[in-house]
Amino acid sequence: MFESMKGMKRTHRCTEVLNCKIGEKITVMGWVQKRRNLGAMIFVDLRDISGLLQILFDETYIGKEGFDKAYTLRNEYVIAVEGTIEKRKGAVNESLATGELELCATSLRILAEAQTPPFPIEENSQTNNDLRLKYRYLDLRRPDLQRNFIKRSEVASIIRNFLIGEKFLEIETPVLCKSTPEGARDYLVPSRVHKGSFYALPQSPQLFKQLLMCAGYDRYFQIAKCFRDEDLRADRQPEFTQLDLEMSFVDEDDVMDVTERMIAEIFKKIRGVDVQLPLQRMTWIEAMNRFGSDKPDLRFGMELKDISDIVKNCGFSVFANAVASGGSVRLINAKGQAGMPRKKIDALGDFAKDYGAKGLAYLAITEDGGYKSSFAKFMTEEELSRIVSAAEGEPGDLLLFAADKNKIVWDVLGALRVHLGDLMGLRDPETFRFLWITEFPLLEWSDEQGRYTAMHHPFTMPMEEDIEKLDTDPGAVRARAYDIVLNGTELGGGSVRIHQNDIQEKMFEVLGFTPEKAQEQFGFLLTAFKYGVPPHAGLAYGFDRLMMLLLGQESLRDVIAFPKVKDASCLMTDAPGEVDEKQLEELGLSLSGQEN
RNA sequence: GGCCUAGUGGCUCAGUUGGUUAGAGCGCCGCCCUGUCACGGCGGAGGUCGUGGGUUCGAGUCCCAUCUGGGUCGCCA
Repeated sequence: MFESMKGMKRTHRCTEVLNCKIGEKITVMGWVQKRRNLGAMIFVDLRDISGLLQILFDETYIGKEGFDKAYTLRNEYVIAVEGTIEKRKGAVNESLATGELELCATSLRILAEAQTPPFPIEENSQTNNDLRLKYRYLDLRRPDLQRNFIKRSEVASIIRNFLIGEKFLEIETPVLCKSTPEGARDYLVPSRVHKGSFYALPQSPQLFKQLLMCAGYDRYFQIAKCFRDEDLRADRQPEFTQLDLEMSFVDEDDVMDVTERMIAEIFKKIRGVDVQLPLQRMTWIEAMNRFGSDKPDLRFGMELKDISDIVKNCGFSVFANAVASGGSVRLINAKGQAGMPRKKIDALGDFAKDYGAKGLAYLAITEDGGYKSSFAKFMTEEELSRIVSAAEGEPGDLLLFAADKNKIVWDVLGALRVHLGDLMGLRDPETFRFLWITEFPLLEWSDEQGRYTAMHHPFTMPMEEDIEKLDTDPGAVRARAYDIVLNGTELGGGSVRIHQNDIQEKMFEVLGFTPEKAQEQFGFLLTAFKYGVPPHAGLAYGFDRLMMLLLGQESLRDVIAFPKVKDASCLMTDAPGEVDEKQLEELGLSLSGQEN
């Protein structure tokens, strides 16, 4: 049965009745959340995006025909109800915003019947991910998800108002772009007109926003869809949204200043959190040395200590050799964890191996001040006491050591530190600790490619005092790049861009581009820069990640309306799918059969 | 591509060293019920134990393969 809503007009959302006078005649429309049939009375909880309102169906007021219709209502039926707002005659429902009121129905229309949903439409769903994603439109009816998307829209609105107030312009850039080999894998789109040629979906609007600077639009922003054909994580989707911005005639301080004020406003308005400005800054090398990570979680200590000097000549060859071959030995102190059972320490060792460690040495300081350790027998008393003192170790502490190349030591202890932070309950979800990481290395050696690659991207300005090292020691050149980090997650990153052609050409040279190759890939940018380009700098925030952290969610799926699953497919639409021969023919494509 | 983990009525789960007819709560269907809101009472339907092999007198349980989620390493300028 489908009744027309003709002649009826919704006057209120469910929770808007709080503004109504008792006895006021109104009309609401929504979904049946729950019906409670008491025989001669039927209660229905009606749900819309605003919340719940109890409807009373009583034959005295709605008549026999209407009451019989109410009798047939089932969960998720879509109904329109006209009636009068009344104070409840029974008990007040404290857990409902509208708990003191109810709508006494005088008229009911069933706008749509509904099958029983395959899982309960309720908060804190316990239902499996795959089922919820297959029926995402039902999952999205749940109030907790609806709140997330209401907040997401609010944040987008705050961002737009803030940036427009700062004289930014919102400008859209293309989705059909040119593929560039640097960086992540591109999603490719075949061209029908140019058979054998492909567009690429943008990994970010990077080049276009730089060209907008060149064109004189001196403050740009965009809430932009970006695409990267890489494997997924809880905090990584192949299709995601960036808040992208770029500014002319500025340096890094200007970019950090304007965006951190924006972040502070968002956290104040959405969470009521006062973010202290300016945000803390830390150089990359300090972050690595103290936290083993370029995105440190500052909500807890457990900092890394370098004990290379103490152990470089010790009798434990693992430590001595690591130092001798140019690496280091560092430790973290897990306070009060000396009693950790051997099995758990072994599990930490396995965890460390995932990050490239060959093993994980440990030293537990027992309550009587003795040591329980995997390596103490190879060390002198003096070496041990210097290590403990470097670690600020006290009875009851557990020291964990990594010895290897610096990169591995950092990775292992950095990951272990966060892991222990979780196990020890040190990562308080109500605390927000921001910081900027600055002075990143410009380049990173890639064993796989046998050349340097850009750590950020090839348009990042080197620090002036390091430019001469581009020829002599490229790995030591620092970049005018900056990341903003919140509670151990990278929220965004940006840089001052190269706007001088000679530096840009040098950069391409270091990256192993021939002048011809650079011209072919980025010629339009290099040419544009010959026509008068202002100094410029910018930044991009991961908008989805920002929402995830802001709302305390554990997965991007909770803040993206129609997310992809692990293999980048969509369980609801079954995308990606095969296409028919005719489509392929038009594109000049043929499939070479199944590969393995 | 590697590793870890989960899959049992519609949903969430239990299921012992392999042993009768695989259970529970919720939901669903029917009847009853005038103040419920986790409504209540009575009755009922509903399961190829993800799939395919194998071991066994006998498999939800053991073995192999595979599919589908989730997490993670690699990867992500």
